[in-house]
Amino acid sequence: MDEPGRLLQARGAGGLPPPPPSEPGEPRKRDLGEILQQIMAITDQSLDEAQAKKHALNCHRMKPALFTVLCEIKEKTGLSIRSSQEEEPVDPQLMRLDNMLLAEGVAGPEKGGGSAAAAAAAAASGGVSPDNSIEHSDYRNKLAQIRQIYHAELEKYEQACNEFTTHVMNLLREQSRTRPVAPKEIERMVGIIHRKFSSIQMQLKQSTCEAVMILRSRFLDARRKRRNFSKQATEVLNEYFYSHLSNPYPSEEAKEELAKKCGITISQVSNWFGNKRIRYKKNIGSGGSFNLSGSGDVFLGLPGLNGDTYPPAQVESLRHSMGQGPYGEGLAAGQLYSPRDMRANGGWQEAATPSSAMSPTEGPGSVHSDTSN
DNA sequence: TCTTATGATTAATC
DNA sequence: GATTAATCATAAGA
Repeated sequence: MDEPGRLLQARGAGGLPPPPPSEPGEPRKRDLGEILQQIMAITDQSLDEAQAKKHALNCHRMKPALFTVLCEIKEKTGLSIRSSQEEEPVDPQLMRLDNMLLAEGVAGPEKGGGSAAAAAAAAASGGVSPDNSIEHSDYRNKLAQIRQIYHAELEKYEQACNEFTTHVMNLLREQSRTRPVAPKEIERMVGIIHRKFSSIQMQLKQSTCEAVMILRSRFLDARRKRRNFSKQATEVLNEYFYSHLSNPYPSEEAKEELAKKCGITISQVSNWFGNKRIRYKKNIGSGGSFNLSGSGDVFLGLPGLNGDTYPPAQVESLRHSMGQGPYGEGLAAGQLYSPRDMRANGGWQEAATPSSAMSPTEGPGSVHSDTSN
């Protein structure tokens, strides 16, 4: 081990005699062997000694050739295997996160993302509340905050990644003076660093997605709060209900039409009719709130045109609307709803229901669609 | 604060 | 899948 070292030292650090003309064969092999020995020996020496040898080695005429050979060997062995493993497909999880962030308007260009998402959320929940613009702006603001934090963090990560990459590259370049470092190795190192940072980025994306989901669910929960329909919407629904009292089951088309008119969803229309039917029936059944305050009404107990008895509720509605409004006519001409029948069989269809009737308590334009339980 | 009205949800039924 | 009936949760009014 010492011998080659001494040989090199004998030639002098920096003061090497002109190298013998490079010949193929034995002398060259010996030369390479010597250099290798010296490199190995450096680890066993003190820093000062090593430093001196390093310099000597750096100036050795064979160094570039040796490094090239060593780089080639390195590439052919470990690196080639590793590099083939490194070509991983794009992580589907990362893709999902990216897509979600894009869809939510957190990543990508700012396109009023918050409002778009808020609008989508509103559409999904189906509610048209009077203060939804406030909720939208609230959602927008929160989303903008998330977006801001996300981008700031992302920028920080990218900056740190770049700094670290540059640092490592410089280090490797520096090291390449004393050990064989192939460009591919540097590339691989950069790749490793980028992967490490992208895994951190993935965490950032994940937590951003979570934040958006929480915000979204909160927003939707808030929207799920009961909001009374607008006066006009209730009017439209009541109008339909009382004008189809004999069969208050709107078809899909009718529901669609009503939903459009009222600015609510079809399922809200269904809900409304479900509630309306049951509550109307209940109240008719109990008679309670529909009872006329003034007894001895001329209509009370009168047989209907179809032979049914006018219920107090119907009488009340008659009082309100006979001869006026869109349904007065129908009421006057048509049959009247019989609560007795409904009580008897509990079903709407089976009950002798009129084709047209008024609200028991109020006109079709009434804001209050039904009465309390 | 209490009561009532009303939109939504849920389980059962058809 | 639509509807009923019961119930919940909350807005609105007294």
